[in-house]
Amino acid sequence: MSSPTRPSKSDVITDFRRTQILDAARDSFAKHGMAGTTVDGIAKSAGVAKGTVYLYYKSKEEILKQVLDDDLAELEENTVPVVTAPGSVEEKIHRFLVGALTFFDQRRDFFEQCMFEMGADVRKKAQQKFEVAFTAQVEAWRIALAEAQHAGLIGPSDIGSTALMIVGLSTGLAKQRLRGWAAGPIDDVAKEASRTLWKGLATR
Amino acid sequence: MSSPTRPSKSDVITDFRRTQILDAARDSFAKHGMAGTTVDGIAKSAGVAKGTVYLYYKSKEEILKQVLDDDLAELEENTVPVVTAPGSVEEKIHRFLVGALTFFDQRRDFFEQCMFEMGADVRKKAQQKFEVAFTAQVEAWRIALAEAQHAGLIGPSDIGSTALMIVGLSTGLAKQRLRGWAAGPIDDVAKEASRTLWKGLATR
Amino acid sequence: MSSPTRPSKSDVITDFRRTQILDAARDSFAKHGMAGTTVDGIAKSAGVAKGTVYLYYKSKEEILKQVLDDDLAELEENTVPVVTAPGSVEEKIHRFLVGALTFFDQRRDFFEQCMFEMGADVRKKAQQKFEVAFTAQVEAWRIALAEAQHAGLIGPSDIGSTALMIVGLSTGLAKQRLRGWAAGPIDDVAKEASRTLWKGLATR
Amino acid sequence: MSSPTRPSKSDVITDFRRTQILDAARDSFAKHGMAGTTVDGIAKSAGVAKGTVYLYYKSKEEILKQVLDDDLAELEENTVPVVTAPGSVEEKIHRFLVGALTFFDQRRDFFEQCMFEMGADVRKKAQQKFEVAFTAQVEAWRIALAEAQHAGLIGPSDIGSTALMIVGLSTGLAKQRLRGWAAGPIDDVAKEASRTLWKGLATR
DNA sequence: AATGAATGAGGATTCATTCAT
DNA sequence: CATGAATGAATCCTCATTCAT
Repeated sequence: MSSPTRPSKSDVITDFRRTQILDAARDSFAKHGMAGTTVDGIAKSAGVAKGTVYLYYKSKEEILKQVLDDDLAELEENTVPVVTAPGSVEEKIHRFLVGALTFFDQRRDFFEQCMFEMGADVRKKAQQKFEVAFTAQVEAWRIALAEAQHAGLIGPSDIGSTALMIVGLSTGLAKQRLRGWAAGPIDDVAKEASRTLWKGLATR
Repeated sequence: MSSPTRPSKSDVITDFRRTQILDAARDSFAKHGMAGTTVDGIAKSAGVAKGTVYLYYKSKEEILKQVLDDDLAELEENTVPVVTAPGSVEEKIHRFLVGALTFFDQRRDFFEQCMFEMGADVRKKAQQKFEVAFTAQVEAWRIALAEAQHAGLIGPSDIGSTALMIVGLSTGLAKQRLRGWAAGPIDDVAKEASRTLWKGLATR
Repeated sequence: MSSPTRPSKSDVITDFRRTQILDAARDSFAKHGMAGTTVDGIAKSAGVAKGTVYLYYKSKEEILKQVLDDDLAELEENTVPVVTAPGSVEEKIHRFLVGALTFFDQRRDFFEQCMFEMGADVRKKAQQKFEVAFTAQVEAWRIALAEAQHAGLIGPSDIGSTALMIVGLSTGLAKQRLRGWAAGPIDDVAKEASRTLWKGLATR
Repeated sequence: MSSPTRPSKSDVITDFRRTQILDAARDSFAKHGMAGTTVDGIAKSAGVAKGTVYLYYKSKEEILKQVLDDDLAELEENTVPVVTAPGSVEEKIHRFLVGALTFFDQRRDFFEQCMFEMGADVRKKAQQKFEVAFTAQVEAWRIALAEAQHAGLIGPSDIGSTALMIVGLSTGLAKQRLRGWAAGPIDDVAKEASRTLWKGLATR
C-alpha cells in the first residue's frame, strides 16, 4: 500500500548510502585535501567497498561537487534570510555576520583544505555555485540597503559597493577564523563590526 | 676589473634559470593547480629539460614553497608600510586596501587556484608564512589605531577587533575580485570602504 | 561442508598470485639481476598488470626479500638435517656436500646474479638470514664432530675450526659450480672431498 | 733529453688521475654497491668534476671492470706463486690459504658488495677474468700435487678434484670472513686447515 | 685538459575506475 | 546490490652521459 510520497525501501537505502559516503568524504577532504583523499579511504571510512562508492557517485570529483553543493546551500540558508527578515540594518549586519561565521566555523576543516583543490573543470562549476550564494547575499543586501536609504536611515553611499563591502567583510573575518588567526566568541566579533559599520553608514 | 660584489656569470645563470622556472611554475599552478601541474609541464614552459628543474629545485613542492614565499613577501611590502607611514586613518585605510587589492589582482590566477593545494606538511609551513604576513598587518593596524585613539581621533572601539576587521575586509574584498564576482577600479572600492569605515570609527 | 581448515577461494587466489609473481621475479632476478629487473618485466612474465604486483608485494625489494627467504629456508632444509641424522662422519660430510651443491646447482642463476644486489638495508637483513642458515650448519657440525671426537673417532683437531672448514668447503665448491668453473657429477666431488677430509680428521 | 722509457708529464698526470678515480670508485663500490654508486659521487670523492671522469673512463661499467682487473691481478700474485715456490705440500696449502684470505680480508668491503652487481655484459667479462685467476690457481695446484704424487708423498687421490677442493676451500673460508661470520687470525685458520688437508692427502 | 650545466630515458609507485563474481 | 581484485595511465624523480665553454 505504498503511496508515491512514501519512500520505498530502496530509496531509504540509497539515501543512507549516499549520506554515509558523503560524510566520510567530507571528513577526508577536510583532513587530507582533495589530492590527499583516496576513494579507497572514503570507502573504508564509510564502511563500504570501493566499488560501492561508484554505485552511488560517478567519480571522486562528483563526490566533491556534492559536498560543495550541500554546504553552499546551507551557507545560503544561514545568511540570506536574515538579511531579508525585518529588523534594523545594524541588526541585519549582526545576524548576517553571525550566520556566516557560524557556518564557516562549523565547516572549518573542510573549507580550510578543500575549497580550492578541485580539478579545473569541477572548479569552474564549484565556483559558479559559490557565485550563486555570493550573488544571493549581495542581492539581499542591495535590497535591504536600498530600502533603508529610501527610508532615510542611511546616508548617500553607493549601495552596490556597500553590499559588497558587508559580504566581503563576512568572508574575510571567516577566513581569519578558519586559519586560526583570530578566535573569540562569534557574537563579540559580529557586534563590534556591525556597530562600526552601522555608524559608518547611518545618516547621522 | 670585477669587484667582489659583481655577480659571477654562473650566479647570473642560476638566477636566470630559477626565475625562468619559477615564472613557468607560477603560471602553471595558476592555470592547473598544484595537483594539475606536472614537473614536465613546468620544464616545457620554462624551455628546459625536466632534469634541469631538479638542478634548481629539489621537488615540486619546493617550487610551490618558493612561489609562495616570494609572493607573501611582496604582499607584506605592499600593505604594511602604508599603515605605518604618516597620514590620517582614512588615508591609511584607503592605501592599505589599494595595496592589498592591487597585489591580489596581479596574482589573481595564482591565488585563485593554488593557495591551498599543497600537501599536508607544506601547507602547514605555507600557512605559517601567511600568518606572518597577516600578523604583521594586524600589528601595524593596532599601533596606528592606538595612536589615533590616543590622539582622540577615533572613538572607544576595541582596537584589536577593529584591526582584525580592517584586515579581514581587505581579504574579503580581494577574494571577491579574485573570483571575478566584483570588478571596477580598485581605487573606487577602496575609497568607498575607507570612507565608510572612517565614519564608523571617527570620534564624531 | 567446508571445514575451517579448508582454505577459502580468495586464499587460494592469493597464494596463486604470490607464487606466480615470485616465480617470475626469481627468474628475472636470475637473468638480469636486481638492478636489471623491472617491476613491469616481472608483471609481464607473471601475466598480470604492474599494479597487481603491488597488490601482493609492497615493493620490488620486498619481492627480492621473499625470494631469498624461501630459498634460504630450502638451503637449510637440504643441509642441516643430514648432519644431524645418524651415520659416520664421512657419510655426513658426503651427504652435506651433496645437499649444498645440489641446492646451489638448482638455484644457480639466481645466486649467480642476485645474492648481493639488494639495497643497503635489505642487504643487511638478507645477510642476517644467510647467517642464520650458516650458523645452523656450523652448529650442527660442531655437535656431530664433538660426538665423534668423544667417541674417539676423530683426532684432537679444533672442533670449531673444523666445522667452519667443512661449511666453507661446501660454499667454495658450490661457487665453483655456480660460476661454471667446475662441473661433473655432484656425487663424485662430494665423495672425493669427504674421503680426504675424513682421512684428515680420523684418529688414524 | 727525454727517452722513450721516461714517462712524459702528461702520462704522469693521466696515471695520477686514473688512480685517483679508481681509488674513489673502489671505495664507493665497497660502501654503496654498483647500483648505489653514482658517477657524481666518484667524481666528488676523487676531487674532480664529473666530466673529467669521462675523460679517463668511457663509462661507469668500465671503471668497475678496471677495479676488478686490478684486484684480480693482485689476487693471482698473492696466491699462485706460493704454490709454485718450493716447499712441502702442507706448507704450500698454508701459504696459499694465507695469501687468499689476506687478499679478501683487505678487499673485504669491495667484494662484499660489488662482486656480483654488474650488468649482464660486464658480468660476463668480469667472470672470465675471475676464471683466469681461478684457473691459474687450480693449474698451479695440479702441477704441485702431481709432483708430490710422483714423489710418493701423497696418496692416490684424484689430482683434479683435490686441486679444486683446495681452491674451493680458500674461497669458502674467505667468504665466511667477508661476511663477518668467522674471524680470528688468518694464520690459525690456515694452519688448522692445512694440517687436516695434508693429513687427508698424505700417503700415510 | 677540465668543468659542470643540461639532458632525457628509464623506472618505481599510486590510485581512479572497471567488472566478474 | 555489493564486493574487491585487477588494471594501467599518469607522474615524480634519478642519474649516466654529453658538450659548450
